[in-house]
Parts: sequence; structure tokens; C-alpha cells
Amino acid sequence: MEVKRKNSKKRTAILNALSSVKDHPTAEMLYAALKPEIPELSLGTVYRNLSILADEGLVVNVAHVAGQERYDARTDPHAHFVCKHCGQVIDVELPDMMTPLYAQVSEETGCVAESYKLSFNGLCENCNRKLTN
Amino acid sequence: MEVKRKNSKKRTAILNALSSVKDHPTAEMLYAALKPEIPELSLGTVYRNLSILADEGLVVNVAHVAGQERYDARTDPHAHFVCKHCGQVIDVELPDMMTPLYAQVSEETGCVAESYKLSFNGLCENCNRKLTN
DNA sequence: CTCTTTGCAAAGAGTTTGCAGGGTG
DNA sequence: CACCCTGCAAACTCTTTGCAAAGAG
Repeated sequence: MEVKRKNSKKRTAILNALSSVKDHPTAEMLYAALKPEIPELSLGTVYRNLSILADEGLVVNVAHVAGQERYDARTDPHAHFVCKHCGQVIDVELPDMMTPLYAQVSEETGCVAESYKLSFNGLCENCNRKLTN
Repeated sequence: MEVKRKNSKKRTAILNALSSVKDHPTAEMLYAALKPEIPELSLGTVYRNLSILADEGLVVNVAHVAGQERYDARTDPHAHFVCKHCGQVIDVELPDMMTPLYAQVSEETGCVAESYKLSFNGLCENCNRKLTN
């Protein structure tokens, strides 16, 4: 059964912080960003609320980089690029080619697709320059 | 500088075990599968060798499910389906539509793509039947 | 009041690492 | 005989959880 959510300033602040940023932060990055503004904030609360927000579909895990989960408040289907050197995660604007394939996936596998994750891997512009000089 | 690899029966066994299976096992699953056959095997060795094999490109991380990394010895680009209920990971045979887009990704972002990960998410056939009855 | 949310600290889970001994070329 | 590989256990990192107090409706 469903839990009735109450108003939570912390949760709202976490969602706002995530929405206002495009670098797909980790829980710790969000914590560090909010801490100055909300000194009583604790890291456990960030984890807890990210999990709640993800359940509610307001937030999405876009990648797992160097052992840490990366979050995104942009929930429309879009791709990402993950730099294998610096770990940076950036948006890639490609037309959504995968959602139209859900029916085909279902036909092939019997599985019911509801979402997908697409991430490219390699070197970002900076790291490529630095490492290829 | 490069390390000169020596022959290692354990590493070979791990790669063989992974190659002979299509369920994208975790390190622990591989360990459990090999243990009867190689009783002196230790879990640390499985982790160490999976990491070496990944460096060499013989093995790939295809997904991170329920906090565990899933490995695959099939290294050609292909998609996966991850069941959000049972955590099963299965291959999806779709034409590779992403590799041809590397140039476009580079143009858009400046990043040099070398690989990609595509995974669909939802309920597998069994879980869907069980949960939708 | 009742039930959710939070801080804090401890617990958990998965993975990595140091070390001493064994194996390979 | 130099250097890689391994078992074992401890260490590490990220994330989750229990509890008592604070906050929302």
C-alpha cells in the first residue's frame, strides 16, 4: 500500500539542486552542494530521498561510474556519455530510437520494456586532448 | 608500461566459465560455479582476474544490478534486458544502431566514443506473469 | 495525535588490497 | 631468479538501516 508523503524541505531542496544542474551528480556531490545552504543536512537523508524520488519517478539513475551512482532529474529518454578517464557524465542529444523498439524487444524476448539506459563510453574532449598529446 | 602476463589456469578457467554461459553472472556466481571444480579458488582471485580480463578487452561489464556488477565474455556490441524484479540479465538481439553514431556523438559533444552500453529495463516474461495475474 | 522525516552512527554489501608463499618462463 | 599469480583476511567505499527526536497534517 502507498505511503502518504509529507512535505519535506530537504527532499524538495535535493530535487531542486538536482534539477538545476546538468552534471549528473552522485549522492555525495549533492550533499556537498547543499550542505552550506542546509548545514543540518546529513548524507543519509540525501540517499534516502534520492531513493524516494526515484521510486516516484522524479529522478533517475543514469549511470554507475567508479562505484558510484549518478542521478538525473531529467527523466525523458536521452543518452549519456561517460568519460572513462575523469568519470564525467554528459547528456547526448540523439533522437530517441529505443522507445519505438519496445514492442520488438517484447516480441523477441517476452520481456516488457519500460525504460532503457544508453550510455556511450570513451574519452571526453578534455581528457582526449590531455592523453593524446 | 605493460605487464607481461603469465599463464594462469585460474584466469583461463574464469574466462572459459564466463564464455560458456549466457546469464551474465556476477563475480560471486562465477566463483560459486567454479569452486567445485577448483576448490582452492578464492573470491579475490575471481575479482582480480575479471578486472585483468576487462583491461584486456576479453570481458565486459554489461550492467550493474542490485549493487553487483554483471560480466559478459561476449564483447561484440549488443543490447541487454534487465528485469527489475528478479535481476535477470538477458541478451537482446537488435541490429547495432549505435556504433554508426559515434561520429555524430563526437560532433555533438567533442567526446570520442569507443563503446556503448544499452540496456532495457522492465519485467521479464516470468516476473510479468507472476506480478500481473 | 499519528505518521513521516531526519541526524547520527553503526551495520551491510560488494570489491579491492597487502602480504607471504607458490608458480611460470 | 625475476616477476606474475594466488589465498587469506583485513581494509575500503558506497549505501542502507535502526533508533530516538523533530516536523507535518
